[in-house]
Amino acid sequence: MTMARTTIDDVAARAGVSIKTVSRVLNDEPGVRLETRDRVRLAMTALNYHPSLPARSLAGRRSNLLGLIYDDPSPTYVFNVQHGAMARCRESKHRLFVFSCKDLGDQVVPEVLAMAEQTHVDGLVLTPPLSANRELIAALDQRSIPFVRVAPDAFDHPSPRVDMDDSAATREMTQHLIGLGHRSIAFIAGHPEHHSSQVRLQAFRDCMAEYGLSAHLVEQGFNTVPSGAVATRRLIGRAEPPTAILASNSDMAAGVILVVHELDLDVPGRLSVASFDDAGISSIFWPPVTIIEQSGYNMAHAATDLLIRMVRGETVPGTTLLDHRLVVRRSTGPVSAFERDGRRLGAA
Amino acid sequence: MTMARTTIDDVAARAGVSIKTVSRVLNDEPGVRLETRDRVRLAMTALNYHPSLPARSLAGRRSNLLGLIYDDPSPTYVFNVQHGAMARCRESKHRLFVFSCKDLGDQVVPEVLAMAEQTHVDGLVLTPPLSANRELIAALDQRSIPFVRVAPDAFDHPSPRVDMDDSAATREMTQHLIGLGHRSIAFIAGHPEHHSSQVRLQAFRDCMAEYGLSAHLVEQGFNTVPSGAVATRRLIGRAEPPTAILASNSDMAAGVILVVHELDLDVPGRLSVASFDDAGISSIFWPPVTIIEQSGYNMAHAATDLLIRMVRGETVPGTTLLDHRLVVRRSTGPVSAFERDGRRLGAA
DNA sequence: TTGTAGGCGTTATCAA
DNA sequence: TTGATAACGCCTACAA
Repeated sequence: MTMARTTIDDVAARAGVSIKTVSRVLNDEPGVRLETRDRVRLAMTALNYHPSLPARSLAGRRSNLLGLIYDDPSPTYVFNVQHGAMARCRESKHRLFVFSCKDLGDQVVPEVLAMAEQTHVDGLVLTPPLSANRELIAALDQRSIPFVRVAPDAFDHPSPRVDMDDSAATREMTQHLIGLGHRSIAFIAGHPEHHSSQVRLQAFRDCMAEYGLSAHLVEQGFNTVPSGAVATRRLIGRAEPPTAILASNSDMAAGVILVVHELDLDVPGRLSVASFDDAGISSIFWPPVTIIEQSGYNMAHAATDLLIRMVRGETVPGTTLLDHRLVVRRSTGPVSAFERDGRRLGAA
Repeated sequence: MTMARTTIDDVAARAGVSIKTVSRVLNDEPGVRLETRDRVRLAMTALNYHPSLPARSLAGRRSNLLGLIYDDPSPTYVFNVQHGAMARCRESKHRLFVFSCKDLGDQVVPEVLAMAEQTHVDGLVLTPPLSANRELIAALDQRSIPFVRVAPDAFDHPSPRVDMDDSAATREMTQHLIGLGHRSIAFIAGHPEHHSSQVRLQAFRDCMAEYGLSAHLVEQGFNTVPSGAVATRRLIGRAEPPTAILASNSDMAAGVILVVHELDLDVPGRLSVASFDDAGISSIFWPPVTIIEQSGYNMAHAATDLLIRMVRGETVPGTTLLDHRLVVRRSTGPVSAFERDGRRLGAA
């Protein structure tokens, strides 16, 4: 009843060669006469042949299957990352196995290992926060499963990582705000256990200091919407509230925006709002928020590229820093005359 | 150098049985003495054995691999659906291969077929709009690849589908608005080529008629944020603008909210806003929007469950209707005295 | 430049 | 209730 699958034998028969030759063509191996190669290719398309991934995995040293694992709560981030990785896979006939660690709790490590062993993936792309999961990384090391880390909290490890220049980006954004005349700039710091949080915070402080400004308006957040909202309420409630708030990630920025609406604050008239857009989510905020855009898509694409090259045995750079981009939107504007004259939001 | 994979032979040796017996235990086949079964299980855990998916795919009639394909632009929807399907897979040791058709253009059908053949998936879960792709469905039929459709635009096909009762849901929401005193209710219709759009529109009209109300305030949208915004501007610009707007999907609702902020409209004082939350996205709107919640997670879970049962050879229902839920939030409220007295938004 | 034989780790078939 | 052996579709090693 079921149609028999088109196999390498069918192709070989039609092309009048042995299966080994077909295999060579399939894997772009040298040592096949051009004419033969063409004939085989023709037979493949004519028969609509698609080599069996399982068969290749089983027989070969490589499976051409890569794994992408994530445990991020942000749909947009996951979406972007997934597509970046998929796009790179498509470029070289690789396949991507997407694996979510959501709600896996302390089973993350065994589950990932089980997945990797069962599926025979050639390697893994780890996205944050998994890219900074020491336990997981140790386990992968132990089984010598190749992997590339995306935006990991920096801890030394020989595996390649793809990241953005958090320090330069923070500096750029801070300068943007200072350039608009802001002097009283607040920073909502990211989750204290994330390394990038610390890098951003430090860069913010350094930049402010460089311009002779005080960086005392810092609130601790936890990369969540509520924590951003809480921090904002605290900041607004101060005797001398800020004229600008820079949130260390986009979920916290969502929290800022929430409070902005709650208190009906004029943005950017009285308060400028800026953030990093880790999640690619900021486009749906109102007003549109000025961001440092870091493309999850690009990062994942780059990481997947590295992984593929690693698996091929190439040597790849330990750190790949991707460009970021300051996207100015309507949430940031010049500090108002009202503010400049020394009066404050809280006094309004 | 590379550690040899733990195989069925290792387990068999350790348990003192043949590999066939291990295989039987693995597949929950009958005809193994309880004591033997336990011994094998013990050996499996002791050796941390994970059967090779490729090997099983190659040898067996089934791969225990299911495919989820999507081409939806909404990250949240994809995220939810993905997790629903993954969760169901986890329940029965299945694996999910996620495949995006984004940007594939007219290559969708060949790419999906290639994927299915290469990966040896046992079947596919089709999410909208692919669940209504006639070409694709015909191709899958032809290769007799089992599939389940999620929320397809209704067209007759023997394959199982999982859906919600759009008609009842629309009715419920319309009644909610009418109950709040609204008489002038606008409807932003969804993409004309989506069947559910038509069902919702029809249900809206029927419900309005039933209460003796006119359903002339209908704008055509296209399930996108901009189209929702455009439609809203048109509605607000009318001589007699509505006191409530019901958007046929959540992206268009985002467009409504955008315009609400743009024009600084009082919600729900002057305008109530409601929508369907196909994308599970409405929680981040401000103000929070009253929605009909249809869970992509549940739909995918149910669809995957059906698929698994199909593959097992069980007979499954042709249509599975899932519950929906009216979630009332602050974007809808009683029509104001101002409005009730016959004056209108546009005259304000 | 091309082909032959063996094996990857599992399930299917048939036998004991 | 259990086991031996042949596939599954491909790649690796080696040979021609």
